[in-house]
Amino acid sequence: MLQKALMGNFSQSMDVKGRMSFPQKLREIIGDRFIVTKGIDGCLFVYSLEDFDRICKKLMAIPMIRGRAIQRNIMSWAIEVEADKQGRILIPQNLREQASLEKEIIVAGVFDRCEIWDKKRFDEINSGVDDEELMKALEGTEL
Amino acid sequence: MLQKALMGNFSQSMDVKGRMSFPQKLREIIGDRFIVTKGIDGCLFVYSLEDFDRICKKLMAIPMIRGRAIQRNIMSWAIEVEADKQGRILIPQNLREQASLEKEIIVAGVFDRCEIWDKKRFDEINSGVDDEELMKALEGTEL
DNA sequence: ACTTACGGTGGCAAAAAGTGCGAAAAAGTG
DNA sequence: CACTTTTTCGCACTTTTTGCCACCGTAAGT
Repeated sequence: MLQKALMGNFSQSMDVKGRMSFPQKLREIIGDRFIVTKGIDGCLFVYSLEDFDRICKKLMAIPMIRGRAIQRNIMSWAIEVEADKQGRILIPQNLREQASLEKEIIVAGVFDRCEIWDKKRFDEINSGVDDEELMKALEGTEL
Repeated sequence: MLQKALMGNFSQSMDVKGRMSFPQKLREIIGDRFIVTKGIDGCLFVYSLEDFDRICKKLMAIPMIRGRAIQRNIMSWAIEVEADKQGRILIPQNLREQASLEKEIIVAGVFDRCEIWDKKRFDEINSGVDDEELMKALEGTEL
């Protein structure tokens, strides 16, 4: 389970069929097959099979009466993908819509997951972080 | 029993006679014959023959004095269907009404079952899940 | 018995979605 | 700058999904 942290951001482009090449640097760590699912803030999350398995186990343990909405929400947006010989993956249309992915894409590494963003959104959301918070985090002051 | 978890959501369309093609990706896992029955939250549930068998056994174990309503409810809405050569299944009218299925349909995989939704409802119910819960689930924080 | 309506079948063929491959372009390295 | 690796683009091909139309069997209506 313990592997190198995923980091960096990489700009890729999506072709007309919805395929994008998944950055080599991230594939080295996360592998060639992984799970893509709906994320938060309008991006897609990418988990290794192992990590997603762990999430599934937790989810399955919740009784349906309480957990069905969240179980449905996570599972019904998840797909397993495998990179082809050229390192590309296909993002199905429904997920593309969820994250408003068009042509210019950013893939970011964030510890144990990757995030797939439409470039414009990524820029917007990043500029929303203010310096003060950043300083506190780097200093180790409590947030 | 242990097979790959069903996941993903697929948008299909229902023809005038009530037939819809059942997504190839899900058929690969659940097979070409399965049970469709009334679900919860206004969708239909789809179980593999094996899983439905297990559910039946549990149901039968409930003494009639306590269980007859629930036994009737589940069994009387269940049908066995088989996909035709083109991967289509027929949803009989009574079940179509139960789930208000019209033209645009979503089929979702949720662990051991599929769910058949009218697209509009699916969108509604999904937008009801809030990010906070989603984050907790993904983070592995207890729910 | 002869129509008609209805729910369900089956099959074809076009459209849409997904896959694979080769090579150009771009980025990274020494 | 030459060389390797990674990413992008375009094309051809396969698979899956959809729309359409003809057909079948049952039940109802006259």
